[in-house]
Amino acid sequence: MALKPADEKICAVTCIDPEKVEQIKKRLANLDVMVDIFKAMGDDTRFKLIYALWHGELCVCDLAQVVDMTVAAVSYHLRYLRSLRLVHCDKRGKFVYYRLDDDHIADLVSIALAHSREEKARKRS
Amino acid sequence: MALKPADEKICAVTCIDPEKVEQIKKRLANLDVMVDIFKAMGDDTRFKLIYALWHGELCVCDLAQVVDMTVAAVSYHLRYLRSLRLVHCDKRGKFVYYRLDDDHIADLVSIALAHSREEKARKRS
DNA sequence: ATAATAATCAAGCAAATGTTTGAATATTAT
DNA sequence: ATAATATTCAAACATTTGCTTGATTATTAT
Repeated sequence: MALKPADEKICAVTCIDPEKVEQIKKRLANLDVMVDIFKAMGDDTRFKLIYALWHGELCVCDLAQVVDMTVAAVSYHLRYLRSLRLVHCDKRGKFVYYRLDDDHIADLVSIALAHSREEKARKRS
Repeated sequence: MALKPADEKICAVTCIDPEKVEQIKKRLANLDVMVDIFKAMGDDTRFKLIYALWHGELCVCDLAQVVDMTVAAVSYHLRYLRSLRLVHCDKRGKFVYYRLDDDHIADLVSIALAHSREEKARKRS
């Protein structure tokens, strides 16, 4: 579909390095999985849950206590994290126990923790 | 402030391992910096920007081309990322060039990339 | 069986957040 | 100076998203 002159003008945004831009645009596909992970970890409640599970396995009611929130709210977030395979659960009797599903997740927490500590040190000085 | 019997009943949520919960709750302070990083990286547009800058320095108009978005929208997100020190900019002439500000950010991208590739491989099998 | 408890689910509400739009600032070119 | 370009900014709008509430399922205990 050919563009009218007027549209061409509007779309003709300036671009310093068109080749570089094209090259990077090609690499910009399938980032969804990565974005989803960060989105999942970028919520206060969910990160608390992940950080808690980073220390070891916990059941839903204990997690609710840890984050000071309704069991329903926690369950909502755990389902979210489960759907992305960030956490894994197994039921034993009445209780459902959760833990981190992947070493990469633990690694992300570790790096973020290192960054956080350096930021704090920087602010102090 | 003392609780009425009725409230006490409501608040008396079950808890499997109260000691463990208390122990973890103590470690749950000052997670803000970490959450902010993940929140920043957990948006489609912002992650694209970060991923683009992961490959090297770029100016605003080129970034806008890369993510197929208004310069204004890109500028909005760059300010966001700047405020958290995820990116750093310097102005040369008319142009403002951006790049990642911290090695930790590049590391987070690397790990997420590794995770993403493994997930894809898993789905194929 | 009946009651009690753990967890999930679905609908609705409230708050947070990303994008658009148009204007403002700053630098370069004529 | 004046015009053109790169970037930022602020207000308004639309969407997304997290939490509450009440009901449902599943397991254990009596």
